[in-house]
Amino acid sequence: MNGSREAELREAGLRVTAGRIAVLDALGSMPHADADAIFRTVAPGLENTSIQSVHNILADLSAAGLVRRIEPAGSSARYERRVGDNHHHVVCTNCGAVADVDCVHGAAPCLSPSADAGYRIQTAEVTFWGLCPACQAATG
Amino acid sequence: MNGSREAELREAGLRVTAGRIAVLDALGSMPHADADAIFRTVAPGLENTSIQSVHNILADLSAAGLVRRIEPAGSSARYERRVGDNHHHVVCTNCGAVADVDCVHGAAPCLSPSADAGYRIQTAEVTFWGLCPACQAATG
DNA sequence: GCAGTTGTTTTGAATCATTCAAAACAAGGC
DNA sequence: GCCTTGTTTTGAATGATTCAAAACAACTGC
Repeated sequence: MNGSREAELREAGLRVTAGRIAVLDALGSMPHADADAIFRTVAPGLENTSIQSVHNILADLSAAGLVRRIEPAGSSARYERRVGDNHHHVVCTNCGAVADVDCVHGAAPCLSPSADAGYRIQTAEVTFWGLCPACQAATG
Repeated sequence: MNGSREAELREAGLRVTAGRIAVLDALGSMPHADADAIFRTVAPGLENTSIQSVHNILADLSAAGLVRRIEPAGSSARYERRVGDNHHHVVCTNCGAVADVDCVHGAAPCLSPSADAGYRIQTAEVTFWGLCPACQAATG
C-alpha cells in the first residue's frame, strides 16, 4: 500500500518524496539490506539519484524511527523496517547473511547485566553468530 | 611481566617483537582502546612505527587469540586483552566509552535464540547501551 | 490554483578506518 | 654468526560514510 507509507512519513513529520517511498518499499522486500543494495534496487525507478541520497534518506528514516539501523561487525550498516519491537539478529559467520530472532526474553531491555559498571542501561542488543543454512550446505 | 607476554607470543606461534610487546602492554593498561589510541600510546617508545603496523599487529594478535576485537556500532574497532571468557560490553550512547559486563548466564553461547532461523549458532554477543557515569553526571 | 518557505535531493568533494602490496628488515633455528 | 621466513615498514588504495553548497520540490497559506 503506497498510502500507508505516505501516512507513515507524514506522521513522522517527514515530507513525502518519491525517494523515501522507494526506499521504504525496497526495505519491505529486502530486510537487512545495506545502503548499496538499496541503491541498486531503487535507482532504476528514480531518474537521478545517488548512493549519497540513499544514505541521506536512510539517515532521516532512522532518525524518525521508521527504519532501524544495525551494524554487524565486519559488514556495512544494514537497515530494516521492523522497528518498535526488541528483536535481535543472527549473522552468518561465513557470508554475512542476517536473519531475525525474536527477543530472548519478553520486553526491552530484555536482559540485565549482572553488574552494570555504573552505567544507566537503556537497551540490550544481542547478536548471534553462526552458519546460515546455505553455508551449512556448502561447507558442511 | 615482560616475560609472560613473551611466553604468550611464543605459545601462540608468533615471533617476539618490540611492537607486539608494546601493543600488549598498552592494551593491559587501556582496555577497549582503538587502533589509533594504541598507536599514540606505543609510538613514543618505538622508533619507526605507523598506524598501519599497529593494525597489522592487532590483526595478528586477534587471529592468534591473544586479543579480542569488538566493533560497537558507531565507533571504530576496539581491542581488549580479556579473552577466553564469554563476557560482554556496555557502550555509552553519549561518548562511546566501553566497559566490561560479565556473562549474563553461565557458559557460551550464554543465550539461545527462541528460533534460530536454521542457523547453526556458535556464539552470542551482547551489547548493552546506556549512559556511562561521566555522561550521567554531565547530562543529568 | 499559485507563490513562498523550508525541508529535501543533488552534486561533488572530503574523511576516516582499514586493507593491500612490495621492499626492507630482524627473530630464531641451525 | 648466517639463513630462512615471518614481520615491519612505507606508500598507496579502498570503501563506506559524511559534509557542504546549490538546485529543487513538497506543503502551507493565500
